[in-house]
Amino acid sequence: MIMQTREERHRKILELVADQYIGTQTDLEIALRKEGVRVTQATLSRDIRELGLVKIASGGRYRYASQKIIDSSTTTKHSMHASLASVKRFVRKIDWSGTTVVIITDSGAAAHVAEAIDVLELAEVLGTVAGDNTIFLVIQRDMSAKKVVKHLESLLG
Amino acid sequence: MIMQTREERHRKILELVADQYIGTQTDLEIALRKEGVRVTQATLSRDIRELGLVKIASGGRYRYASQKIIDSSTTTKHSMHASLASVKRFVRKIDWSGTTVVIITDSGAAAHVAEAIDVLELAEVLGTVAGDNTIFLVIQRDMSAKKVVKHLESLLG
DNA sequence: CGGTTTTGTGCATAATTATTCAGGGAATAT
DNA sequence: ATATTCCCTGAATAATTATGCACAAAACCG
Repeated sequence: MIMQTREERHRKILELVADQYIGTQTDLEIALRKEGVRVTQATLSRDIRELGLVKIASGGRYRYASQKIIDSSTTTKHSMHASLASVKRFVRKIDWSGTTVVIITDSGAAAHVAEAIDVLELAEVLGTVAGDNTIFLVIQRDMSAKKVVKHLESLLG
Repeated sequence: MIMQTREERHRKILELVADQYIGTQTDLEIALRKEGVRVTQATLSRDIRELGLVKIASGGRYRYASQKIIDSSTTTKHSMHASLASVKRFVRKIDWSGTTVVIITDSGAAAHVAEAIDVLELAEVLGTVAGDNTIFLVIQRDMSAKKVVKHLESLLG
């Protein structure tokens, strides 16, 4: 089975929905085909779920978009999230200030990455909020945000 | 035409999706019926579009959620607010770190709880961000987040 | 007032999306 | 190598959502 790698496809999907008006999964299928990626609607339905994209009314029409905000707390129990290793490719930068860790990701990928971090259930992390390409982790007050950064960096390889 | 006003229905829809796990429009139809509101799926499809709700993967399943983030910085434009007492049951945990207060709520309830807090117009609070189950309150830099936590806790009983 | 427009809704159905099932390929174990 | 397992995918289809149409109620207007 010839696969352009699923990773690459996911990246392209995030780019495409950020860039152009993708109203249906078939639209996305066509847009991807122009990029040299050929998959069926069924696969895109799965991709969209995994990337956490949403279809939303925009100007009277519908379009796919990356969630503006998703959040997660360390109390979240839901299973079936992407692993950190699998989202590593989206992470551009990690830094911290005070008790907040800031993670910069590729555009549109923050929600996805945040979920992967959330699943780690790091004890030092009080909560997480992700926007489009930025994630905030708030760290427990007597803990070292720097240490959390180190830890995340090691997990990311 | 029997209706308790469209507006009231919209309000109930927001409550329901924040409160419980609504996976399909038919789920919503049923939930509304229990509240004494009877409409068809077609109408709910229209309502959902107008309210800007989105269907998103959450824990391997789908659910409807509000896409809007409540980014209140006392810019409260919503008219109907729940009182703190009435949202108390959604609050799971309150903690703080640095100048940020983190509130964890039941899944989907963060926006509602945030609104209730917002209405208080606490002077120390610079702004609020709410996702699905996490709220961040950013406190003025020389103020005590701890004190705000205490205050909230006392208000919550 | 009577006529016109606007709005909101259900019904039926089209359009879209999610999932089941089967199979292929890669990785791992025997 | 062969078998086993796991992951990914397409095809077909089930499930869900969006919408064209018709109509009734409300709002607007002369």
